[in-house]
Amino acid sequence: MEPTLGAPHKVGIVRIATWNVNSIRSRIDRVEAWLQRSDVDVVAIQETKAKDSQFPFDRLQALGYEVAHHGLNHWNGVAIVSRVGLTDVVPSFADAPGWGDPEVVEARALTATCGGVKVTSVYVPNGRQLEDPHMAYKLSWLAALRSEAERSAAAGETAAIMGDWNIAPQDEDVWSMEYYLDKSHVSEPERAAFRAVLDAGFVDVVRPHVEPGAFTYWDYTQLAFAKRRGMRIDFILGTQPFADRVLGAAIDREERKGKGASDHAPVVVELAD
DNA sequence: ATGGTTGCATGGCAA
Repeated sequence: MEPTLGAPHKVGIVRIATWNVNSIRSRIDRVEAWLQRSDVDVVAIQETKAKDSQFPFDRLQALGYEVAHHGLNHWNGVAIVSRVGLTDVVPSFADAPGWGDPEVVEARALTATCGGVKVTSVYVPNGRQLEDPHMAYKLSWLAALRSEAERSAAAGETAAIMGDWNIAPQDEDVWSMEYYLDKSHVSEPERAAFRAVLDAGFVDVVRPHVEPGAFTYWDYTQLAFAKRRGMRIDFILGTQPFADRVLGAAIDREERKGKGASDHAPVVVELAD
């Protein structure tokens, strides 16, 4: 038998992923290594924490990927990496609310078409605390995203909205509901905002393929990863035409291990050709 | 132990 690096691909997307890398510049070696061993066709990346001029396009292009990035400063920043085509790139989305004074629309969403799938990489605002103004911003941002989602689903698009949602939609998506009581990420308004995207015609395509209590994020502090104190807040939501092609999904918690890991693990979905 | 960890404007924030 000849040694192989994964099965040869047919035309179109076979493997698609989302990953909050928590700084592309500090993580580029890890990202490069992960792309090589995970054999993914498309990755939606969040929290690049870089301006376009700082993004290491060449490192990913050298691996055979096209790259689109939307980054305005050292906060937020989203990217899409694809080796099955990358067209119709659109930063942000219609009616996305801004933040600050003067109000600025942050770099939290990016859409492109890759291998026939309309991919949106999202970094949903962190609400911080329930009464913090950031929470109202988060909810209005999600309401605007829902409108986009509804339009996309109604148009019958094969589309996926994937990224760091900063919401744990079910009690099983956090290590302890007691711990998160009265904290952000699990509140009813946040969960309602997440459900509204599902009601608009999107499906959590990963849920059926991972165990209850599977997490995608573990805080850096308090030995949270070792103690398995995490949250599932990174999601791949797809329209029905996308969901119909899903064969399986996994959370790559191996990537959370060791020195230099992001605090989020990649989430990967396998698609039928 | 009011602690602990990362990353960025390397200096207080944000997560």
